[in-house]
Amino acid sequence: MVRRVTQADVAARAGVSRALVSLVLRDAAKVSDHRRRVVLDAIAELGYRPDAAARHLGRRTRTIGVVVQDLHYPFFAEVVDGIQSGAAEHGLRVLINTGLRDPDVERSAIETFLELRMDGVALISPALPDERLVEAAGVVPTVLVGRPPAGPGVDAVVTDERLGGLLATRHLLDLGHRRILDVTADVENAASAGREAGYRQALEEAGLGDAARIVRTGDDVVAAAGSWPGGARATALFGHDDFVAVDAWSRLVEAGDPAPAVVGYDNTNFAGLPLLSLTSVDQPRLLMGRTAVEMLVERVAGRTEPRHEVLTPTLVRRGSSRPAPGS
Amino acid sequence: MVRRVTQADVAARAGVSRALVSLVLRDAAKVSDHRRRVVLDAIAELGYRPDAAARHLGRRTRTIGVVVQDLHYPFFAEVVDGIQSGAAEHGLRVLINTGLRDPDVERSAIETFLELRMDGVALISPALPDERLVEAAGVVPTVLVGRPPAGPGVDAVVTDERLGGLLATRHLLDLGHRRILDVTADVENAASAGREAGYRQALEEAGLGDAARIVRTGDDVVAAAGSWPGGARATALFGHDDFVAVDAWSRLVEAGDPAPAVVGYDNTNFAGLPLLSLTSVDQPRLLMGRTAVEMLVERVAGRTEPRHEVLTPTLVRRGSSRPAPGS
DNA sequence: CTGAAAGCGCTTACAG
DNA sequence: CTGAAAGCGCTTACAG
Repeated sequence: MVRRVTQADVAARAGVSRALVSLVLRDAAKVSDHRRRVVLDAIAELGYRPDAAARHLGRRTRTIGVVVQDLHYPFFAEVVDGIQSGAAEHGLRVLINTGLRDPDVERSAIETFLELRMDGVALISPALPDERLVEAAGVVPTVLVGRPPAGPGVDAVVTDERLGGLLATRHLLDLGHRRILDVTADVENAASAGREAGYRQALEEAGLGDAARIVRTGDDVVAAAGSWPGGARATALFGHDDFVAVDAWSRLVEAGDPAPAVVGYDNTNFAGLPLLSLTSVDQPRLLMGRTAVEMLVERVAGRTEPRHEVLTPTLVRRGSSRPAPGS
Repeated sequence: MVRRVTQADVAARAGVSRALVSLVLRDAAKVSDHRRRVVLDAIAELGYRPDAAARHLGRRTRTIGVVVQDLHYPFFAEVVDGIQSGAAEHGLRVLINTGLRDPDVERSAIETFLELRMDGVALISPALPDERLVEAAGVVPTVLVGRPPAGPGVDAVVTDERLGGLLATRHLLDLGHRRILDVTADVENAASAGREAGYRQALEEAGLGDAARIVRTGDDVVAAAGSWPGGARATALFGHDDFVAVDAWSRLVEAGDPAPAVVGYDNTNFAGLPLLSLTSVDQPRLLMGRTAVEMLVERVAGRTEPRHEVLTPTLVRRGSSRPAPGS
């Protein structure tokens, strides 16, 4: 591949000093127009581009690292969008890595960012235990998105998961449903626990505490849907996320149940497809991403008190908000 | 944030030379067990981690950069999975950036990777014009995924898009359909052109060349579905990708058409949801990603002849393979 | 503006 | 194994 071209090559080509080239590259202010032209021409002719590693050696990299749990679920992509836009406003670059839902991979993704001396690291729904996250936060400003703070040095931006579960379940109750199945995640975490708590709370408020039924998405959802007294079956579903919700809905229909009312979570792009038209709890993902960047920027600027932002979810109603049979 | 800890700190703590620390960090072979322990203990106590920038200054970074057009569409995520797994086998790191479907953003994502001196760059369905891609390939080994080679110096791994269109359309013909609407992408590119060509070819083979109808997903799909002689309406859809397919399907049903037969493209995770059960053309994404890594590795090793790999798509049949009414 | 120099944190080769 | 040194490609401060 073409030989390396360095600042020295540019200086030689332009017939100026190495220092001048460096000046043109940033402080362009105090350089004469003529000199600048000469240098910029040489840069263009040689196709020179600064070596980021050399430039930042021992300094700020002005780059933040984002570790995404999983690239397959569009919700995460939108949080990343928010991070990108926030970063752009602050003149920061963003580099992304994935955890592949595997703590070991996630750990090495974080490690990579630490070795690259990112100015800050945003972890979207990380799977690692708190100790690991606190450890990272001891080395670099760290913010968690979608997971509560792991310790005093760790910032976090989350939404009120309990409220989300509450909104979803109350909505289904308002539609007249009394047998609402909560299909939760396979792996219990703070988010799923919050959503479940909201679900239970809504039922209790309605005097239906006994009617709570929670099943994991990997378990037998069809059987769980028939676990009310006398084998009565669920008429509504609340899913841990949109994918889980649609999957459970599909399985019930396949098993011969009439179409249930369904509420998902995350309001992802496919929830809006008319064919599904899935009611869903919306988290302000863009804002979550942007807030995460703010937090990192503040940390870099010296803030040491922890910050924990709890944003508010909203319910987006669509066609899957079917009233209970007979109501 | 905690002061920087360098190799010198580790050496001091362990009471050895800086060079020894460096040796322990890689060539661990010719270091006595005792010394190694002492050094490793010091590293652990100080929480030292090498500075990737310093380590690679002027050398190979052993990292490849991946620019993903868009993080929201799961197909891309699976290509990235393939890249990750291929990279892992070669001891390479992967860094990801997104183009956000905006050529300017894509350009700066590539620029970032060039400045970071990645050993190679993989561009997944890039939107930039060929010149820009050829330019990048002049600086760093570059491979395109899902887009044909932009020039002699650029490698590429694609699937046979025409064959994909052919498989999809023949399948619908076999089901008895005669009015098959091709819903294509809003932005014409090599992939969409290939799929359309396959669609047309299949119809011509069946002596139905005149029945070809192509509409862009952003246009009025419902109207286009009624554009056969006498206002006869489409009974089947072939979509540019799964999302496009489901969207068009939804719109027809909403407009009062009976459920059409539908074939999507990419066999993404939501195609398998029982509720959609979408027949789809599958591209071997993992293999595509792994092949891309192979190509980069070969380039780094000195290959200069271009390589262009064309992989074979397959059709995955599901419930949306509905027979034509009356057949 | 130039030129010489130090420093960022590492690797590598070499004499001892 | 140590120690001194050069080099990777840049930035920064300084004397002229």
